[in-house]
Amino acid sequence: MTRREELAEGATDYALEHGLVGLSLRPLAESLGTSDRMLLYHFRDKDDLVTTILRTSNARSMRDIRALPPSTDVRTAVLDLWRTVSRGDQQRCQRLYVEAAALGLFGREPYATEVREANTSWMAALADHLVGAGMARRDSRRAANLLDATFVGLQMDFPLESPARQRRTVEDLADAVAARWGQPGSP
Amino acid sequence: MTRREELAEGATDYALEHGLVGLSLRPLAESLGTSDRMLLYHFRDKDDLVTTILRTSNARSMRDIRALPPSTDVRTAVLDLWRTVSRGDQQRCQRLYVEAAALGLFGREPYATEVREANTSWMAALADHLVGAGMARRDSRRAANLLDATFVGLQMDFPLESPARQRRTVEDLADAVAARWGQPGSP
DNA sequence: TCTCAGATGTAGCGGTTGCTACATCCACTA
DNA sequence: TAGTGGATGTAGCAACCGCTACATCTGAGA
Repeated sequence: MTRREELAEGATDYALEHGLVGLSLRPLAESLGTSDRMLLYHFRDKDDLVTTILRTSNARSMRDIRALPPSTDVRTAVLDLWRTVSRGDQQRCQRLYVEAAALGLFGREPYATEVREANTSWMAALADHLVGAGMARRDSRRAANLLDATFVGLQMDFPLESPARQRRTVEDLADAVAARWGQPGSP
Repeated sequence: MTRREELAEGATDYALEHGLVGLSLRPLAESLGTSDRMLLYHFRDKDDLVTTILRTSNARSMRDIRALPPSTDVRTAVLDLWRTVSRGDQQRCQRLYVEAAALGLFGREPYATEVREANTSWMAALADHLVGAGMARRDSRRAANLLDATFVGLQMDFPLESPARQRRTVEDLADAVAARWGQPGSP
């Protein structure tokens, strides 16, 4: 592993821990046992570093979701997906995503296309898991969109709300999705 | 209207336009025809100003959602709510909310309680509208939670995606909600 | 008309930011 | 052994940040 890759991994850990908004080169470098000078030696500029962090974090996230074993039915699949997505690591990755959006990065290159691709493969992973649980292929795309949106919203809204309400909302979502797309061939 | 209130309104406009993340006193003051010196005269410090901006923006948002005329049925209610929520003003207000979350404000006072209260009354407004469209009171709370989460997620995810996919997702949500909680007394 | 408190302008402080110029060190090759 | 190119340390620049000390102005009440 090259020095640049080492630094990228460490910087990603740091960003997942401390967030992306106030990210500053000097404290980050110190935590990595190097200097801001060296960060800007291995990465063209801060933008290059942040892009790399986002890419690294997203790669980890995809690995996690793909590692999820198949679910027995659609309702269970939704609950399993949520359990995976709301785990600590994934949650922090999601937070990075939100912060990047808040920073307005997604409107500018090279973030825009990067994120678009990441989102596409993420949606495909969700859809694949639903198909593995018995959902029709053609339904799984739409269901994945709904699931993803709701998951994102849940993680935004409820960090300080009651976990019980959060759980109930997820169950309602699972029921609704299962009712609508549970058996292949349903309307 | 006191000078402080005038500045609060102007600052809220500015924040809705330019975002909250890079918000800096000097450019803001210049845009308002005053100086950073005066902003910090009328507001204790930047935190005080940002809190006021958030409160002002939220008040406007509540006014809009409460002004929505009743919908004929639950499915239509979801679509109507989405149309309101995804309008430009509301969308910008939502963006402020996201940025505040990304800045980590919601974990600290006085933002935390402020936001909790805002969220409660927001959820009540959504639920009231659903009840007005024929949903049972006891269902409306849960439905409002699901709706709110999905709306938030949709606005996060799809600013750069195809509007068609966004519309389809909202319709799927409306169908699912109507199927599950459409008629009073359903399971 | 004098006074005094609130409003405003000027100037700047101490700190942090991303980034860079420059010198140095080290390992390897001719 | 001389040299060469990549890696690293030192120091600092110019810009910006929130915030403040201090002087000034203005307008209402005594």
